[in-house]
Amino acid sequence: MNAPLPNTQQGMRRRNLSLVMHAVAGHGPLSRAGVAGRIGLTRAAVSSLVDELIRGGLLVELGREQSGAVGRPGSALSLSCRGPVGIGAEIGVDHLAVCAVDLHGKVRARASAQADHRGRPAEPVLKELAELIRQVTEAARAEGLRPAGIAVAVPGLVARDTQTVVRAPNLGWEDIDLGDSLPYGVQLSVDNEANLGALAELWIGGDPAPQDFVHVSAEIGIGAAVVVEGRLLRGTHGYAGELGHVPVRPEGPACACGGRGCLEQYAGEEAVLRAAGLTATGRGVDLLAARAADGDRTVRRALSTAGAALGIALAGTVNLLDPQAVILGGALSRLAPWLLPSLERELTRRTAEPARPTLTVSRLGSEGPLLGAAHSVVRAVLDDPSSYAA
Amino acid sequence: MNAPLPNTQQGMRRRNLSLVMHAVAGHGPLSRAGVAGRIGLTRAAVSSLVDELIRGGLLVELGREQSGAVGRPGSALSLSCRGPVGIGAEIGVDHLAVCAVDLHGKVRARASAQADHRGRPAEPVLKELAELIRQVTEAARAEGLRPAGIAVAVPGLVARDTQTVVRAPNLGWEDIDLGDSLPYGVQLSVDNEANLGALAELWIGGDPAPQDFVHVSAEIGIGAAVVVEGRLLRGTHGYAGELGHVPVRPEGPACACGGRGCLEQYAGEEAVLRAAGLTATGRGVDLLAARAADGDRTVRRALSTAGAALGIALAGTVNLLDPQAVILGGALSRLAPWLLPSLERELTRRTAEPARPTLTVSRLGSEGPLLGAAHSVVRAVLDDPSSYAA
DNA sequence: ACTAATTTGTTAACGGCCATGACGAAATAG
DNA sequence: CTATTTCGTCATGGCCGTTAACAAATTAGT
Repeated sequence: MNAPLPNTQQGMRRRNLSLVMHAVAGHGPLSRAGVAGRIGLTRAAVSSLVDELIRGGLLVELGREQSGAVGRPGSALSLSCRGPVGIGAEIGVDHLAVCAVDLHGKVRARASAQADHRGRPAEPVLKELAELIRQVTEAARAEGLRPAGIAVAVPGLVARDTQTVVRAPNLGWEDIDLGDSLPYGVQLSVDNEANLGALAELWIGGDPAPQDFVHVSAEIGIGAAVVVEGRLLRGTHGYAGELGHVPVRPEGPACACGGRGCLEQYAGEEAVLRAAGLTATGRGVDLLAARAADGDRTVRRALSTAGAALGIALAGTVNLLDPQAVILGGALSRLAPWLLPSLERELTRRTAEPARPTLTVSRLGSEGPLLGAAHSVVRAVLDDPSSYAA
Repeated sequence: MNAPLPNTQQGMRRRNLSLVMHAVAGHGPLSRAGVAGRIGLTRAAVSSLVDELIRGGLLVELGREQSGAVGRPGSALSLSCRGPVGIGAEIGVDHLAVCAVDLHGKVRARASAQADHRGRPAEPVLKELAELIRQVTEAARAEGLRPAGIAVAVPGLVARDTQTVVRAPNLGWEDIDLGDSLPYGVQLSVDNEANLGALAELWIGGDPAPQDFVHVSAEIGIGAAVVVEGRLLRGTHGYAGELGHVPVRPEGPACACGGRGCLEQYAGEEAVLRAAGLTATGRGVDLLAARAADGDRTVRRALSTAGAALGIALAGTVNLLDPQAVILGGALSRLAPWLLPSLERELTRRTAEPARPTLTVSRLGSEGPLLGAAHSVVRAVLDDPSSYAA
């Protein structure tokens, strides 16, 4: 959660402030005594920490708890709904979206715009995004909220710990530094949309949210984000999660990556459209979902084949990682009804019973990356509250 | 490294003691000032920590450093070679082995015994192991060393954080609690041999040791241990690493697991022996290595086929995890010369260049699990030295 | 050979932070 | 209305890293 703080008393203090924030965030309104019991400190110590957090505008006191239990009731503490907000932004191939999420995880403001960004240069797109961010920031400020940071989800590869988009094939971007074009007074972070979608699943996906899962999405190619012990696995070079190029049939059709029979050759958008005998004008997913819903047999068969291929690739993944859950997110969640039967059949056949994960469809759907971006800022506040005190 | 210590002053102290130990362990003899600079504390604080560790018999002062640099020379600190030792033990299908490793990582005593344990009941085997442990413990004590714990590597599944072997198919054991039969006065831990082999690779495998890698071994089936950011990925149920049942050809031969075309059907010992036209009397690996070294074409072809299948399965793994390295360990390291060419060909073809891991053969070979077991105890000492002070 | 400069390790005063224990406050149980 | 329980606060104390000063031990320069 927050390892790299120095092992000094100040570092300890900061970690403890973070523990209090996480306790209150994760377990509803809580009294000082409740927090103390949960994080293993004394009431006196927690009182001091809470005072500091209240002064910093991060916690608020709601008033007496009425629990009905014997003894003096505690004073309920809650995250401030007037404190910092995380600004999340998403650059999609056909839209822009921005939202503001408060410490409770509630969306407090949002704005979006439709436009086809395929092949458009980055500059005007980023100018438009900056305008949306300005609007949302204004709206948030009008409600007494303080933007604590901006996180941007992009459909492409982002160099680790930078603000640079190395390559976004669907946008046609290469080496674009978003820090140059979005120069705000707050922290700016940039990450891949599939990663942020998976993190959204981790943070706000379910109840209880799984801590070890594989999140499959298909926006650009087929990506799988792997979360282990509540941490996103990014890979040495940041390329982890390339499920699309896992071999399904070693002698299958040649793939652009140089291999043969990669998953993308069976379950990629292009391959599925071809198998369905369709050519997409706009978003292929929309077309496939519409036709499948209409009962088109060829389309349904194509989706079933894709689901089987996904199941084979995921069977390998599950055997290797033994995750708690497999979650279909992003565009796949819309096609889930027709993918799932064959997917589940293959997955079940090829995995041993005790290690079989639950197979679910994301509740967040296409909202995942945007919410994940905003929440990543909120998490940063919870992880180191002293840096974000008023 | 050591997260679960409480965030109190005592917890901070313990973490700092651990930081000092790790600094000295990882970066040779070091002065107090050197340690201070490395871990970010002041010289005064480090002095106090070092005093405590010296009093506890964990560190020793070697005398003046002669670096040639200007200024007063520091006093070189080193891990004690008379302090605690980790006792590692290994239960193999055809042997038992025990060793003692000191804080420097040096093997200070060892003992082993050959015997076929297939289908033999657990009790006599454990009795014999206990005798070997007694011998090694004696020998260590004779050198002024204190056993700090015993770790046992077993060829089977071990329930998380217990001393119970759930299932060891090659031994024919089920639900054996080693704590019942090895009742020593020190901490006893039990883990799977493939896991410990991978951890050995992490701790003493290379220079620098990779922090993100996949370690493939083939003692029981084909297992892959995944290490991410220096931590072993065990999986939700402890079943992670079942590389043997990753699908290679979805319509391939049926596998005992219920799937088809699993890697084991191509690269498992049984499958390779069959393809080579051999029947093993003793250890199949020995036979294969001998024949291949003799130049037997059929055997070499069988190994080449197995290597290709391994390459396909590993290509999926690499695409998913983007590890820094892939390491062939255990029995595979002996067959590496004949597996590698085809393995590397498939792996290279099916992975993108920037994410391509280095492919290496374990230096530790079949010693990995035993050394890993002993080192796991040593690591425990480094991670929380105050618990092991004299 | 002698001085200046540099670095090490120790010491004492200081300050931050959590634990301890006592206390008043606010509820329930009888 | 009293006893009991729990909550939040306060004063005290102890632990621990920091700061700053100092003696010790070496090299660099003249």
